[in-house]
Amino acid sequence: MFLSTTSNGVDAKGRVSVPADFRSVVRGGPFDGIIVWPSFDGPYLEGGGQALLERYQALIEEMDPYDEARIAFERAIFGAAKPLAFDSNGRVTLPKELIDHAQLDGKATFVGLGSRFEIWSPAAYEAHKSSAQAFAKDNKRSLRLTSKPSFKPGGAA
Amino acid sequence: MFLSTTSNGVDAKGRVSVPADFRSVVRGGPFDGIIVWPSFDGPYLEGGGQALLERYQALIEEMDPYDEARIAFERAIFGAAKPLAFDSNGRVTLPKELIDHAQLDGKATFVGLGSRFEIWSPAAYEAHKSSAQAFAKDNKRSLRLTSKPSFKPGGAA
DNA sequence: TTGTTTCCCATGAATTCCCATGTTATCCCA
DNA sequence: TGGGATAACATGGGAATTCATGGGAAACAA
Repeated sequence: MFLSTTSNGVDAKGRVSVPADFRSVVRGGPFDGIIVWPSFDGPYLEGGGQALLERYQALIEEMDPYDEARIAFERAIFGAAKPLAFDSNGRVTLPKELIDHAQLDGKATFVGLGSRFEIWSPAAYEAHKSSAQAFAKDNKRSLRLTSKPSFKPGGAA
Repeated sequence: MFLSTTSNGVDAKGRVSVPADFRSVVRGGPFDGIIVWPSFDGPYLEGGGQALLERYQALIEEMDPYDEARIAFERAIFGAAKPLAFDSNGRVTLPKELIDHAQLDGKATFVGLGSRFEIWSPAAYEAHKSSAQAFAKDNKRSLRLTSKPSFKPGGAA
């Protein structure tokens, strides 16, 4: 599970250390690295392990073969996704087009979102974080975060 | 189940002993430690075992992958949550941003809330407790209406 | 060649691990 | 029931390891 937020440096070669916690999530999977693509929603990147892409593929294959939305998703995600292998120190090299899309300038903020993560420029993320927090605070009841979760007797919490 | 209230010291390294009762709740789970995040309601922390986060994740995954509300929740919860592993003595190290958020100054009060718990600075908790008790007293009738206890007298857990 | 990319090693800092100690709670037996 | 032994717990400090990061050499492409 990808959790927490970490900022690491991006050097002149485009290299950035993937947070160790994130590495351990994908370790042991079919591909020793991460898969990253530009968000079509804003100036940031989305990423995950290969298992995440396979789940997306399963979702997309439930759509009609020539559904316009399907083709758009295929192009936006699979067409743009880059597999980035870890080097021996746990870094990946971000291609220039990804650095440009996220407007990274020497720093990259990794945001864990459970099954996937995002990569932001620190300044852009700070701006979005406050609005996400405000939204979550105002709407937490809709998630039933405050009501009691359905207990499974004996299950560890 | 997380029960009762305990105060422990926070040392210069940010280490704090998790109450033994709390540790035994998560022991045997998928992650030998706790997951803690800042409350978006006030200067305190919320936490639980990994199973708690997975319940939240299950709720969130019922939403569409690119639903704006979903992404806001993901950022506010998963992005801020820190997995804190136990050391061999049952302590965790609180990152600086969590210590700052809860304004912990050498002491931390763990408050068990059943499926999750909170971490407060002792002074802030004392103040909160009295107002919470007053609120509960004023609203005890509404508690009866919204909560249908699935109590089985004598049942397990 | 020239520029780009990949791999490997070095380094400082931060984090984690391990051992030691005092105190409290629990157990056992008389 | 009382007292002593034993185990569990919270806490402190120091050592060892991991982590992030910088630089450079070797492989590759143009």
